Amino acid sequence: MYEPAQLRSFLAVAQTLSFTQAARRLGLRQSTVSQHVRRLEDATGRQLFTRDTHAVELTEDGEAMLGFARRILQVHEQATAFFTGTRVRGRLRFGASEDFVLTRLPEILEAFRYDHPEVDLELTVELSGTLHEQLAAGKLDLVLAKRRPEDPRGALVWRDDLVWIGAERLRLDADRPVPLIVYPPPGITRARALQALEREGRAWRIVCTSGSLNGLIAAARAGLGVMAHSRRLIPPGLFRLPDRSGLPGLGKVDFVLVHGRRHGAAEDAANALAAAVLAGGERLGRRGD
Amino acid sequence: MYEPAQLRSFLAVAQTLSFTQAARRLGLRQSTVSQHVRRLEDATGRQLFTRDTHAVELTEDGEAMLGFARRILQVHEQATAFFTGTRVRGRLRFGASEDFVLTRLPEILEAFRYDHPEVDLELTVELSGTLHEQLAAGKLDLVLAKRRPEDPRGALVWRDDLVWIGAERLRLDADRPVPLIVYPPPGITRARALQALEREGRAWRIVCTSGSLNGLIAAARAGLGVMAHSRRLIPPGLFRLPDRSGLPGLGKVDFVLVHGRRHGAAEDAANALAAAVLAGGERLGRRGD
DNA sequence: TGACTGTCATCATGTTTTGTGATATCCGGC
DNA sequence: GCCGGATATCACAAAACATGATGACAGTCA
Repeated sequence: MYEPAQLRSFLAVAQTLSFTQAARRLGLRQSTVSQHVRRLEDATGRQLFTRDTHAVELTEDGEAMLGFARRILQVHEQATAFFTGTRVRGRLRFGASEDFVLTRLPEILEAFRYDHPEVDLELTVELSGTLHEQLAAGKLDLVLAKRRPEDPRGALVWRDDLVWIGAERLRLDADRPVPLIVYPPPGITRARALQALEREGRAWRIVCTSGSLNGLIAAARAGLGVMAHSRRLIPPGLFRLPDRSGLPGLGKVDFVLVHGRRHGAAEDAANALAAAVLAGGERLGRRGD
Repeated sequence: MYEPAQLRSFLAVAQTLSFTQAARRLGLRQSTVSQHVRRLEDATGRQLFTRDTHAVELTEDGEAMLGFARRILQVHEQATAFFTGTRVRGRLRFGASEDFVLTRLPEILEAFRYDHPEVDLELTVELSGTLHEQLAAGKLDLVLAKRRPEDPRGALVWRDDLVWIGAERLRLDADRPVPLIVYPPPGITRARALQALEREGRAWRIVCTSGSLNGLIAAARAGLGVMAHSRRLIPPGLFRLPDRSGLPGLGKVDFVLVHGRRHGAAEDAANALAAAVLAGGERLGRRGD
């Protein structure tokens, strides 16, 4: 018997990889979330997360549960949409960063279109920084993007380690500037990478910039250099650089969902989509294999 | 927030059209089931059943909820199967009456095969009476069929009114014997129909017998006569006879799930399939339109 | 018509479950 | 070795739950 509240907590933890953050997002306390997960673990008889106080990771059973939880909560979403019957309509200008678009977002959007056929959805794919700017300028209603360091707003959807990745046989020479593959400004990952290098006084040069993730990936696959990327979103054909490569740590990235200034029709639609994203969750691509 | 316990109760009521029977099947009390349904109705803000103490019927919203509930509980089933990981295997001889086979059973069986690929499922489709006999003879492990009046065993899966149906333009002459379309013995519906007519001293003659439901349907569509059938299972092209046609009432039919003598491997498989049938529920065909 | 039976809704109640806050425990980094 | 940030545990108060008793109501049978 899997209580939906427990599944919600579980899903949020799986997404944020943090009991504390999950609790914050759900409006619960950390101890509650902890209990929810434990209940599920008791009910299944399996451990769902490995967690040694400083790192939370899904187990294989956890991955399976993720699928079940998502399916159940998705139906809950649909049922709610159906019964509240808020005939959501209007135009919704939604901005998403490319990292997400590549993976689970299509599914979520498809389900959303099915549940709310009367919403005209306009999707903008851009750099996270650009999306935030457009949101501020009132050109978007809802944005799913990396969190800007200085901007605490938004519901945490996904937290991940930012790591260095590159082609399999890539070797770095410690004496030479680090060859970087980055988004153009105002890329948030770009800024993080440069900051990290400069803090260590490490020299760098940019070997590729592209506004398109596929452009960056192509460059990285070709072995032109390294790029900073979410650990759980590593595209096929690229690999995390070993720690001994001597590059500085990059910390974490948060993907957040931010609402624009509310205005009438778009607000309901934005709420509905936000709920779908938060509930439907994101598988977000396979592990870097 | 739809609690699974409430959904289970709701589903059981939708299947049995009875709060009392649902409670019995679930091992709960009637008042509990009543509360469960009311909670759901509160949560959705819609009435899910029309019920005037002597008739329970799904509303349109109830039909919708039925879909949601089934999907959620189905995933629960799958999750349970996955985590208990009881690697169910072995041979399972399952008998089902044709009424069901035509409708939702394929879906349930498909899901079952997916969840328990190592079970060799042998399906027997026969008259309910024959299935009961074969079960008693140890030739079947699990049977889904109409309940025999004298046999109280089995979990109630589906309760329905038995009604007279026939072709659209069928007219009956009150002076002449009722033209009957029936299964051969030991058909349970057959017995019920004959009993009802004889109790009223009404003359009848058999115009068609067939061991196959499709045979009966064909005869009925051709306007050869009337047949007794579950009200909610009326096949397309056939219609319930109006009360003023003067035929006697037929009462209710119960479809039950009965286990055979338990023996080893088949027992786990039978339990799993029984759970799937009870949880996955049956849509059981559209209304007779 | 009037008692009867079977059904569902309601209510008070005792019990269980839930969410919480405080606290213990653990790990990594400084 | 200590501190900061993270999860687990525990006791408790509040909420939710299942229950049995009771009431209302509709058909049934006499």
